[in-house]
Amino acid sequence: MLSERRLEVLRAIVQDYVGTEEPVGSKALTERHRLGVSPATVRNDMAVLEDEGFIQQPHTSAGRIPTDKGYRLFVDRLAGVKPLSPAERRAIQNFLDGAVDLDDVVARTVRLLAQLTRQVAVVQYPSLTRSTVRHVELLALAPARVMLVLITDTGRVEQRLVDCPAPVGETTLADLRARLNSRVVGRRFTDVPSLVQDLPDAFEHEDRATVSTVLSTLLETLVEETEERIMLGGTANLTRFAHDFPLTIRPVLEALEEQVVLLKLLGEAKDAGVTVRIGHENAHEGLNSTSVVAVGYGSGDEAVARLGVVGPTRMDYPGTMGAVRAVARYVGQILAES
Amino acid sequence: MLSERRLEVLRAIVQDYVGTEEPVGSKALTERHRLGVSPATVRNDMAVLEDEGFIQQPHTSAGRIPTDKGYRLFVDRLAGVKPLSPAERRAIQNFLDGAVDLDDVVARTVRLLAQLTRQVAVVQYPSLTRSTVRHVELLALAPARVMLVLITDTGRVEQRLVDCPAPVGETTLADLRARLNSRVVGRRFTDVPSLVQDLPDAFEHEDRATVSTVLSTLLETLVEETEERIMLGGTANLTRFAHDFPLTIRPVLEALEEQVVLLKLLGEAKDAGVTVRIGHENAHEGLNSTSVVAVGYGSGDEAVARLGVVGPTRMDYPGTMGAVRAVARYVGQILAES
DNA sequence: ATCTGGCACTCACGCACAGCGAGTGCCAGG
DNA sequence: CCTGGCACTCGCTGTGCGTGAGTGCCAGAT
Repeated sequence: MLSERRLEVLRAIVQDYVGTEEPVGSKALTERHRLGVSPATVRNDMAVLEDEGFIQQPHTSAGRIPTDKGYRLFVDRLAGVKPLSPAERRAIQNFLDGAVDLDDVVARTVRLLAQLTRQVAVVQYPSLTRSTVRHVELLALAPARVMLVLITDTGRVEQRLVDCPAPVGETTLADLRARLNSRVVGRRFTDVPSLVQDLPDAFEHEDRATVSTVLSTLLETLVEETEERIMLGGTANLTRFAHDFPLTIRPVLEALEEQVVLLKLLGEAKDAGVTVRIGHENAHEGLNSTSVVAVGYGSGDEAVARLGVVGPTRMDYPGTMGAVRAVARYVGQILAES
Repeated sequence: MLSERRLEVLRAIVQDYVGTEEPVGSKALTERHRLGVSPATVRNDMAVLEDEGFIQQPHTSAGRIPTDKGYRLFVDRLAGVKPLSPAERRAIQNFLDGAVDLDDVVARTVRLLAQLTRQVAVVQYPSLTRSTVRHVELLALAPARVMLVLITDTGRVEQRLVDCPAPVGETTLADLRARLNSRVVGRRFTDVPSLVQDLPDAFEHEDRATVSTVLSTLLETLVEETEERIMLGGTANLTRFAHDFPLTIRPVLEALEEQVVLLKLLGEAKDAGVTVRIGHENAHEGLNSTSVVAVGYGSGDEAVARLGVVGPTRMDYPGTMGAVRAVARYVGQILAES
């Protein structure tokens, strides 16, 4: 077990390192923090902390830097979440209030998060499977071609082209549209399959194949792979700390361009509260020297998607967590209003 | 006027420099190209080319590298557009054919372009103002709240929330929807304002305010600022040549994150054919050492938007131009089918 | 037990310096 | 107008050394 003072030393190391980006030595520590002990004592504590794996030396005769494990301890026990200033809160609100549509909300959120945290921001679009249906529209483009438009309560719109096996009349289409909507509007997407299952039965034999085709396209839309979308921003912030990691910025950028990786990154957490994944805790190799701070957001109690930032492990965790949490809260409000 | 051989020397310099990324000297040139003259002669030619501003020396006693003006001449007079191989064409087609919707088409196009050119890809969504209306949908969300959904022939969907001055009945809404669609479907967006101008007159006095509100929201959607959207990809490719420009990658990334800058970048050209803007020809400062290769695409003859790539001025112009042109062509086909 | 001051040691960093080699400009002769 | 020769430039690389921040350890103080 680590004594109180040793934890204090670790906290000081993390704070100084985050601030200066340079390995911190025992002397500098005692000068900048009121630890009430001499450098020699701090050196002993450091030796212990190093044995335990919380800090490390880049080379002999250099100061110490925190390890992933050290940051983990810092985040879990030594630091809280730093609330934003009222001015920042107002700025967030103002910035998000101007959004005209879901794409706009997401785009603005990304920019906002990137600015606020000065890091790379990632925002997931509201998941279809966790939303409810607002409306389903069917448009005849050609005799045997229908466009299916799906609108969710979170403002998301999906469209699919359906090639029907036979021409479909306007009245049939209207009928299908009406029946479909009366069944699914206001229901959760996960319930949709069971709700529409027997729908073809209500139609004349000749239309059943068409109805089935439309329905199966509808169900395909909900398949995981395609239904998840993500927006990314603030990648220029990567260059802020690129001088330390000239080799590392490449794989990071590459990882960030892989939707799948990003989704996993955001998704790998329980719903409650801000999640922090530090360095090697991230499965993806290219992100081994980055941390991810993420949180769910939603119009109600339940999260419909997640958002967060990706930055160097050496980041201001309390501040970042505060910003991420605050932004998520406001985005939730905006979604609830629309 | 430059003699034929001098142009040949310039071409050789550009090709070698693009290939090796190193300043090219007179000796290396004669060894790698059959110019039929000695290094000394080439040196004289180089001196002339330098006087004319087509090439320059990074430092005394180094080889030459092309200037922006040199690349310009190369692109305009010395190089053609390199067609893609059949295999590449097939790959493009296969890759794009799997797209399920417009977002997907754009996303795939970006990835494709980035891979093909190994540079940063930029794709503009089909412009609303150059598309035609496929359908307008009105949904009652609450008594005095309507959702307006706009669908274009290029598959783009825009939605806006409308807060009405008074509650609006379902029949009124249906009436408006029908009248609106009968007037604007199949028409170009630019014509919409004049087509709907007198629409409120057809309604009872009590509904006119509401109808006007809906219509003005519709018209706002077409305003330049918000209607343009863009997708970006392959930024990781920037790091490929970052070792030359460690200072420059930052402003480039920053510029690329500014939608407005990007739009200007793509837009600054006439419609016909592939456009190349080299180095300082780009207005934006951060992009002074990059070139932009762009082209319009569309389902018919006319371009509905543009796409292209951003890369270092030292890029393979013929190959990049070929890839950009080919991709644009296929995207146009895909759009025409949907 | 725990802390402190002192001390010898390590090693990354910065700087000066020298040798190399690719590349140049110029000039005299073919 | 082209070519071979020649002296010169100058960026790059590698070496060597001094400096200083930082460490580990130990003996003595509290």
